[in-house]
Amino acid sequence: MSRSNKRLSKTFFSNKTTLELAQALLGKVLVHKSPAGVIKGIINETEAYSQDEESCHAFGGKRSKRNEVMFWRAGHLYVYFTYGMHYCINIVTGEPDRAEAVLIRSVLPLEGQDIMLLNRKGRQKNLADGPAKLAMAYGFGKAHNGVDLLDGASVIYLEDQGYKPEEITQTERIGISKAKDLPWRFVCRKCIQ
DNA sequence: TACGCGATCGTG
DNA sequence: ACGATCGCGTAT
Repeated sequence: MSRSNKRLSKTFFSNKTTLELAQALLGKVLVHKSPAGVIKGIINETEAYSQDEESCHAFGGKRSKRNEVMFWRAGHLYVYFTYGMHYCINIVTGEPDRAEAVLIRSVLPLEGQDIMLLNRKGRQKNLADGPAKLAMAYGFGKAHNGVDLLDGASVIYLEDQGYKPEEITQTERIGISKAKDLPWRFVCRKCIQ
């Protein structure tokens, strides 16, 4: 292949704050080599979360069975279940024992749209433009909680295909009731290669 | 053991 | 604007 599809490794996460990573992840490709086939999408919406603010599942550094993975080394996948029916995914971004993560809210489908379509139960549009839609499209569930994206053998990982976000907008986070004021959401409409 | 509520989505 | 739907955290 003419493009170099670089699998992101530990160095991508080193020396970057969670806020910087939330922006740096825009344009990166989220890959799942699922049983049904390979699924790829370009990340185009993220939100940062930190144990220092109230909206975080691990506010105050409180560990629980649910949020345990948030305290792991950067590069792990934190999958949580919410509203009694939805899964959402985060990429852990903090130092070990510090809960920080980036919620992946949306991707632009790039490969495996046919599988996404099946996973989304035949919905034709808006395949992955929301955190729970994305998780469903990729076939993510509780089984994927704690997966290490930096493990070379992992079926879930990040790739740099050279896509650059065009016009990043920064806004307040969505769907939360606490710490609403923090502008920790990052969106880009397009990514250019 | 009991209760209230969500980092959402799809329909109306 | 609202209902679906249930695991988790917190309180009894």
